[in-house]
This record gives sequence, structure tokens and C-alpha cells, in this order.
Amino acid sequence: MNENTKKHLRDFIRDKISTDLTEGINDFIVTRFPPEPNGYLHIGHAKSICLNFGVAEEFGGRCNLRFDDTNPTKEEQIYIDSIIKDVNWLGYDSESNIHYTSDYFEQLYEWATFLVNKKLAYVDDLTPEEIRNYRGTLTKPGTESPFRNRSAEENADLLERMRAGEFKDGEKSLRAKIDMASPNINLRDPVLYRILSKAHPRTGDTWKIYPMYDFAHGQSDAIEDVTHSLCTLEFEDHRPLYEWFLENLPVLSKPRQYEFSRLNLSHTVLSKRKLIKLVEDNFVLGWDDPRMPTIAGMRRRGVPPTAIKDFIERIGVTKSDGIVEMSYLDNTIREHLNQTSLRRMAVLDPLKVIIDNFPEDLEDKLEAINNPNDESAGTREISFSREIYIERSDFLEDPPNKYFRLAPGKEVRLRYAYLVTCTKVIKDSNGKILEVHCLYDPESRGGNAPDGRKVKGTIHWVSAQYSNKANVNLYKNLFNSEMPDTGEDWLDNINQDSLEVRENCYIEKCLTNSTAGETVQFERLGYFCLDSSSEINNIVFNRTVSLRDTWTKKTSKVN
RNA sequence: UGGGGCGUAGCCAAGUGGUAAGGCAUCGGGUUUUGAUCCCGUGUACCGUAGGUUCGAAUCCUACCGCCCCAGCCA
Repeated sequence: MNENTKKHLRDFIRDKISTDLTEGINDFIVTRFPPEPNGYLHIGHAKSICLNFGVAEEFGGRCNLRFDDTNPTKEEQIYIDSIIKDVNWLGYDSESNIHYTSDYFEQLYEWATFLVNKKLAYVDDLTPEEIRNYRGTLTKPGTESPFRNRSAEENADLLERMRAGEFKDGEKSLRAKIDMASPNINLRDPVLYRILSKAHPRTGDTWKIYPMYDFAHGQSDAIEDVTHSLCTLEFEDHRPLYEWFLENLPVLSKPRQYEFSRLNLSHTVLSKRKLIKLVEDNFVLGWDDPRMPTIAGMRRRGVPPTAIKDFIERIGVTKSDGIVEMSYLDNTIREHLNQTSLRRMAVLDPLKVIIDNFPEDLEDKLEAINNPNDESAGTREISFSREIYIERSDFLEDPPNKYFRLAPGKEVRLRYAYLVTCTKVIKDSNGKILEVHCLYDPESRGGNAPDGRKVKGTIHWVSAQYSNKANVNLYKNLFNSEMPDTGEDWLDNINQDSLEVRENCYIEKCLTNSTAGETVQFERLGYFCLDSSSEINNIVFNRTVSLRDTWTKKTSKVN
């Protein structure tokens, strides 16, 4: 999709920004993507990334990458690094405009003392458990803390001593003085600062207290002159708090928060807690396991970033939460790869075919088209020989009607090579087919017979002599159920067959020059790319996504 | 049963008072040296339900129903 044909994206957020611009409420749009560096980015984050960076691009504004690093107990530098890499890979500038909430710790602290002096915040001695009990429930109002009415002077002193590290974790906290009876629980004197004796990845040991999300986010937006703070639906209840801080603090700009629904994808999980579980308990091989819905996993699987962006654009931005079918993502990936990927041949379940009337020592070099959708991709040479491999599923001794492949006495086209007819089947004592013998039509070089006879079936093949061996990883959905995320037994839904390793595959010679990340099509099979672990003596390919297959769909329906 | 949201075909989603876009999937058909791609066609959506206002309602009003989120010193 080039600039001219690219459709104009429209949704309630872009509509709002449009009118804000035309009505002069803003003259420059600033958004931000605010990940907490406590895990790898996944496809759900991609939605937020594409929205925030996309909107900034479309309206000529700016999008800040801001690490929301207010909780050192969970955050790590490796996550910061991975996030920068992933955002960049998606095609957005993640390096020249990086911000950290921790850069604002001093300012945030100053604002905390400001609230203390205005008697809008107080130091509470209640323990976390007591605070919970005092908070009330969804239907019962909370109770005010006995420490709620300390003097500004005492609070200022206590806050200073909290910062100085005079108290143990959990011993005291700073709370906003709002309304313990509010029907919105977020307004029942939310905690602003907690004591955490934990070194921070960036600020080290300089802080003993750390701001909570609610006290940090809106103010950070204000500091960065963010105009539209776009977040997911679960923060809707926090908006009154977000605004409360902006109204009661001497901030210089007034960002506005807008909420959209987060992405739910079928047959996978998209919560960081669950993804961490999959990694740490070795249900997958790591954050970048190709079965993971992480950006890193999809990259390793061979998914192009443009396909991810396109998918995000297709599903739209709304406030209604639904679940998008994984097949929709797969389909979008296929669509992109179909246009761009080079065609190659590989056999993943080899069955040897011997062409009895083909010269024994001849290496017949044939011409094959690299990409029928892109003439500029040109052609390549592939070597044909007397012994070749075909897919075991492309031969049937007793084929059903309309089986357009190889069978005894039947003729089939070997793609870009010759027409061959099966003459003999060799089996072992158990009846397993060991090899198949054929005769070829020497006049059919390239695939067409001079007499013009029609041969319906075309199958792929690889020369036994002029080829390389490889391992191929075939991936399926990580979860069997459509919505594994519901319920405590989500791990029971894991698909035990999500990874199938084919160790005896043959690939055409030129595939040895592949590089990781360059996805090619194995004709009639699907899209594949070299795995990052691949070595010259141990070539490994990953299946990105299969080709659509109406044949097996049709035959399995009959059964 | 406190508060905040959401309910348009299997899925996503336009629509903002004038008589239901589009994409994906499905199912047909055509082209094809990938059973892929491509092309053409294909959907009685009681617009959550029930009332009401109106000449006219998916759009406005009322009530009800269903689903999601909130009781971390997580974000």
C-alpha cells in the first residue's frame, strides 16, 4: 500500500483530534506510548504503538516513547532494550525521543509536597492491609484514616523523612485527601507514594520512595506537553483522578485522556503476567519463541512489520471490547507475504522418486520464476536430476476422485521441470512406500508437452542430489480454545502440538543463502523464514503461516 | 447488586433522525505450471429487548436484559 492508495484512517480518536485541530484547541498534537518495562511487547501493544505513533504522523505531531518506570520491583533494563528494538522494528522512531517517568521523579516529589502544603495529601501510617480494610467495598463507602488530618507541617516532615529512608517498606505512604465515600474507588484517598527499598534500573539508590502510576502518569503527560493521552478502557475509572491532579497542581499544560478498547486475540493470551508464566515455566522457548504473540516472537516467525501494522489498521479503534480471530491476523500476514516473498521449493516429508528414463549423471538446470506477483524479482536456476524428492502426501496408491497429484499410472507435472508418469511403487515388508518410479517425457521440459495435452496436477519437488537438508519448525496456535484467557485453568488449554519439528527436509540449493527475517514461500506449503538459531551445518526454517488449503479442507469435510 | 463502559451478520467495523458501508470468514463459479494468488457472484443483520416521541428511529426518550472493568503501597 503506497501513500496514494493508503486509505484515510478514521475512528473516534482521530475524529476528536481533527476537531481539536480545526477548532484551534490544539495546534500541535503530542501523543505518547508509555510501556512499563516489565516484559516484552506483544501484538496488543502494537495496537497502542500504531495508534499513538500513527496519529502523530498523520497529524504532523510528535509521539514520545516514555518508559513508565515507577516500580523498580518489576522493571529491568533488558525490557527497556527490547521495547526500543521492537518499536523501531515496527517502523517508528524509538531512539531519538525517549523519555522516562523516572526523569521526573524530582518534579513529582516537588508536586507531592505542594499537595501536602495545600492539605490535599497526607502521610498515612496505616499498613497496606489496614488501608484495604478502610477502603470499603464496591457498595460500602470507606472510612477515613485516623492519620488523615495531620498538620501540613507534620506531613511535610514525614514525607521528607520517607524520602530520606527513615522508614521501612510499607510502614508509611503518602495519600491524596479526596473522598473516602466516593463511588469511584480510585478517589478514596489513593496512595501517591510508597516506600520501596529497591534499586531502580535508572536512578539506582537515590530514591527510597516511588510514585504510583496515578500520581505519575498525568503529570508526566503534562511535562511532555502531551495533548492526547490515549490509553485502554481499564483506565477510564482513573480519568477523574488524572484530572484531579492536573487541576490541583501547577502544571503548565492540560493533556486529555481518551480510552479505547484493548486488543483481544483468539487462541492466545495477551496479558504480561501470563506471557511471563509461559516463558518462566518453559511452556515456550523464550520471549521470542515464534509461537508467542510478542513482537519479538512474530519477528522471529517471519511476520513482516507492515503486516502487523496493516492488521492493526484493519481492526480499527473503538470502545467496544471484542475478540479478533487469529485467522484474521494470519490472513493479513499471507496477503503481505503473497505480494513480496520469493518462491522456493522445499520438501518437508520426503518420498523418493526415481525417473528411470532420465540420464544418471545429468544435472538439468531449469528456470523458475521467483515471484509471479512481481516480475522484477526475476528468475533463478534449479537443478533437476534422476532422483528427486516429492511430498509424501503428493502420492497416493489408491487416490480418490479429483486427486490431482501422483498415483500409479497417472501423469503429473513437476513444477518448472517435466511431466512424469508413475510406473512402479516399491514398498517394504510392512507395506510402507519406500520409493516411487516414474518415466518422464523428455519433450516436456519446463512443464508443457508439445502435443498440448493438459495435465491438471502440478507438484513441487527437490533434487535428491542437488539440494540441502534442513530442519523445519511447523507452528500451530499455542492454545486450543478460542478464549484460553478466561478461567484459572488457562494453562490446561495449551496446545501440546503447537510445535512440530520436521528433521528430514530437503530444500533447494539457493535457500542456503537465506537470511533470518527474509520470508520466502515454499511453493504449495506456506511462508517460511530462516530461524535466528540456524547455522550453516544445521539449517532451520520456521513456518510463518501456511498457504490457504481448500483441498484438505474439502477432504476433511467429507470424512 | 456502588461507579464506569460496551451491545450493528460467525469475527472486526461504518453509520450521529430519512429508511443498514466495507473488510475477513462462509458458500458458489471463472482463470491458473502453487488445489495458492487473482477475478466474479453470494448474507432475509427483528441494528440487545420492550415501550415511547416522530410523517419517518440503529440513530432521540424511558425501562429492562446481557457482557466487560474497578475494592494493588501493579500499570
